Amino acid sequence: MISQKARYALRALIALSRANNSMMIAQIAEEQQIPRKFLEQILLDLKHNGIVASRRGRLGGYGLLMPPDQITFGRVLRIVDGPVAPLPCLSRIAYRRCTDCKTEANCEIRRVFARVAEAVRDVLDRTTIADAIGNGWPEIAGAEKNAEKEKKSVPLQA
Amino acid sequence: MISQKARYALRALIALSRANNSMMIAQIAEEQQIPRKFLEQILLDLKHNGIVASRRGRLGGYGLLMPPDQITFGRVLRIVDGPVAPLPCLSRIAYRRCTDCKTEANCEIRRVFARVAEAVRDVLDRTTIADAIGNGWPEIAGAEKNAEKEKKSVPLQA
DNA sequence: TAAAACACTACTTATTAGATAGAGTTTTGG
DNA sequence: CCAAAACTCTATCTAATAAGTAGTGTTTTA
Repeated sequence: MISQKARYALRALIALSRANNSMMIAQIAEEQQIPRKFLEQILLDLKHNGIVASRRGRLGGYGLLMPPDQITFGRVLRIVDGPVAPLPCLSRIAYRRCTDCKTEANCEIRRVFARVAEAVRDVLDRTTIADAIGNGWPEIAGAEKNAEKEKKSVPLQA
Repeated sequence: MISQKARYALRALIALSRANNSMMIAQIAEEQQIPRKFLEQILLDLKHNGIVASRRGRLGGYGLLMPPDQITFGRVLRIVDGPVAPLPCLSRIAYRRCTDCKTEANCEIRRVFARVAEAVRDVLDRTTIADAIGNGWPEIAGAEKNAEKEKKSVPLQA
């Protein structure tokens, strides 16, 4: 099971992608029904990991640091939940040998779960936020809408 | 990540399959380096779920209730760890609606993880203990060895 | 009939999930 | 220039879960 936190993170990123503009924490929190202070931490974490950028002060807010079709589910999950692998000894970002199994190469359990891990990565590392919402970025059809919003948009800071 | 408990369960079942005979808890615990009292609980749980059978008293022990090629990883994991699905709303054994998402049918996150769930089940529900150890049961080649052991073997109780 | 083995239930302890709280730092409208 | 608005950071809290321990009860058989 993925954590609630990871789901919040994904929902926030989807919201930001749809908005096609920066949004304030409070705005995302209300729209997505996410506890505001919890969302703050999540966004901060995503910022520290180069997914989003922010701006402080009165016209502050968060925005994507890259187009939605470059943000994979796998990357977000690894930031928020840690390893995606079903066993520590199969993790790429946090490999840890299993203390008990003698020789990793012929561990029956590892062999089976290696196939699970591969299947999971096959989906998570190939599916982006853009795939999830069903379009790329920037929205080509929304050119006029974008132009209108650009007046109000302010540069964000990584 | 799957739990340590699930790994112990799988290892115990692999040991029982290899032994091709009933084993005492203490025997499995020592061989597999599993805390004995913890293993007791696990085996009891597997017994309550029809995977293994036991016999009490002096010549007691545990044995498989079905051939290893009929015990899938998925079944064991669901008994020991609960749902295999990445989201409650994708679980077959413990479905729970996500409180927050309005309409399940067009939840972007659910759509993506449905593909993950399918991929995971594809491996876990098709892979058996026999697959993991690389042979079926009973061992056709071990006919004489089996006959020898049959003298000592005692019927187990489901 | 007592020792050996499983059966059951309750407890413990450490970690994690899911928040909440609050003080600090930037930014900007007036 | 300053106060309100918004992000930043760190600490704390509570409930649940993971992983294991403990102890008493029940069954079997040498």
